[in-house]
Amino acid sequence: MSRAPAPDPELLPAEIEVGERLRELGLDTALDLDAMAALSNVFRAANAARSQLERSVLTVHDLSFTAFTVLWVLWVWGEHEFRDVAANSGITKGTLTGVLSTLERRQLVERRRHDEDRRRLYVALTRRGTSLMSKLFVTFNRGESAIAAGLDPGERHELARLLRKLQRSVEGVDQSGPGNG
Amino acid sequence: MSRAPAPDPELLPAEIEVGERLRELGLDTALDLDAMAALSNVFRAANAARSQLERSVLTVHDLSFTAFTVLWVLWVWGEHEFRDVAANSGITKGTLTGVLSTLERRQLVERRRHDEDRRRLYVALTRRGTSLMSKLFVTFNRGESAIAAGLDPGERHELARLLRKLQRSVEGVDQSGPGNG
DNA sequence: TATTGTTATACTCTATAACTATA
DNA sequence: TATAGTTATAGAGTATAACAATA
Repeated sequence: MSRAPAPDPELLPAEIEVGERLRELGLDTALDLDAMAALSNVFRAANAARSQLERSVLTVHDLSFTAFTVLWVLWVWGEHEFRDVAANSGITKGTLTGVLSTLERRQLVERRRHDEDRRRLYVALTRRGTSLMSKLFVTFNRGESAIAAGLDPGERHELARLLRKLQRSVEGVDQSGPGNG
Repeated sequence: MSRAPAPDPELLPAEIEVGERLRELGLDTALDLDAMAALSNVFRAANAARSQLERSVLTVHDLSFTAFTVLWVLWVWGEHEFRDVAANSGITKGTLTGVLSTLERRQLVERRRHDEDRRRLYVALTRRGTSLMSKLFVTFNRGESAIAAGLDPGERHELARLLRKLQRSVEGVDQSGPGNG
């Protein structure tokens, strides 16, 4: 007789319940459970970490995660073209226009027209924005450090490596699937 | 003489540039770079995967990622209390009210009052919602499978394991940091 | 008094596409 | 014609708080 195997003690409670339910539905063999486990944990971990950083670091400065990302990009890369800032921040140009308006009102960033091609725009931190980020960058990283504290250095490297591999894999999906295999 | 070390070829282009910039700023020793690498890749991977799944699977059904998550929860766990659905979906009760209204209008879910405690609410898939999810669950998993295709089974397990560990670590942050260490 | 879900307010972020001003 | 950024539109998610119904 085949009994249900004891669930992996590493699994989160929600995952154990999902596994039992899918077995009841007879779907546990029809699905790619490894992919489901990997992806669902990517989403859960990202939500948890993001919420934690918003609460512990960003809310006191009245910054959204996206607004902070834009400031982060400008601080690390320095003055950059509008389109590059949007791309590096992972947002569309329409969203960036709105975010910049908010940040410019608070005098944290400034826009500057390209001298030769007057369609183009440069974006940079103001002195005030630079000053804020000099402190906030470190504070934010301390938050990241606290979150990652449960993983030893080797595990952090491995986690980052696997996530990079996943990102490279996502890039190739449009060509090869799903539904085309 | 100390030269800058050659960047890890595994790193994404953006990470290499960040590393160079932080070295210029003299911050590469003041920061927890391993934590930064791990967390920034969690966020990037989650965004990439989520966007890909929205485009390839959810948009055609006119479902947001959050709405799909709610349907997913109801399909896996069956009829549940409002508050549990919100918690399992990772959204606030205010948001769930709105999502349910949309899904109820499309006759995919239904609300039912608790018999004894009439403040409470049960939420369940309709027959139509169940029918939709029977197909969509598999389609969505095929999308996950395509995304995870770049990782072998061992890597997927290890990725999921490390992300669970990260989530458990996040839960303990409020007590132990940041800024308290 | 406390709790459950709803409603109201106000804001951020999103995608899409029309628009302007340049080139 | 094509490109860069802005604006318009509509929708989804957020926090916060007031609210009605119920306990």
